[in-house]
Amino acid sequence: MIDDDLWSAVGDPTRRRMLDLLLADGGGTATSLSEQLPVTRQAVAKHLGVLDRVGLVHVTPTGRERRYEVDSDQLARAVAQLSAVGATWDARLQRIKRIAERIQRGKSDSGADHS
Amino acid sequence: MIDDDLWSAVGDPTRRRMLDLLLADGGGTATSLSEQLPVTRQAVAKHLGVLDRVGLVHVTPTGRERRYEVDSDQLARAVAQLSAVGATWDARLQRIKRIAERIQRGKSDSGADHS
DNA sequence: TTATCGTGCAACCAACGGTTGCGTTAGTGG
DNA sequence: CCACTAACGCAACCGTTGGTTGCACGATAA
Repeated sequence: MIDDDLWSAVGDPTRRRMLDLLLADGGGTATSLSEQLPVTRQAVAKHLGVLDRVGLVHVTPTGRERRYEVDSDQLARAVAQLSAVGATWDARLQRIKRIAERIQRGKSDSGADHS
Repeated sequence: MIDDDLWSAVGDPTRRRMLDLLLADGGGTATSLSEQLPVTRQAVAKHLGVLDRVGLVHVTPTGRERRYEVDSDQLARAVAQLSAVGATWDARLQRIKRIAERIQRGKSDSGADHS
């Protein structure tokens, strides 16, 4: 149901920043990204490898540069998963809230469905 | 702007599963959770420590048990942050899509603002 | 009191994010 | 053509973290 690979790819704060930068600048290289981040080029390169492996970016080698760009479709998919998890938890929180209110009113509601 | 502690707490797949279970069962102990997860009690205990540290759960020691429950407010805050990041990326993706369409129509739009 | 259940603490291991150092390749200029 | 520089990849190393096993300790049940 949940693609843990996508999640953990997006779970790292540095990788989120990288996606932000790639989106803002319309692409970039390991070197260009490392200049805007508090980590070395090598660290950025490893992260780009991770992002590439899960399809969130794709690379175009041109001369001595390797330009990376965000894959819009895949990122949209990741966003959808974030929203999905958020929606699930939101729903459960609201259900719990309703039950709590019902109990407050003295109606103990022992037969609630759960799952 | 983004609370990285909350993010990374929720970023771990096992911790997400734990939150799911705690929400579904209305609370639980390290032992009860470990029975429904593919990890040992000690691993669960460590995760509960992390979740407790960022305020996503709170504990009630009763006898020889330590019962954990989800903190609804804090989880709601985490959900809000997920949505916020999702919304940001969504907006950028749509902006890029619009620009791409504009270029397709031959209107090169070199003066678009970015950031 | 003795046995058992739930915890906590400590040591250890593998994976990961990060760094430094070095070798390689593609452009650039004398 | 040859030297130099820029961007890159690879490898070794370190600290943190998710996970395990083993053990000792307090609370309950027999």
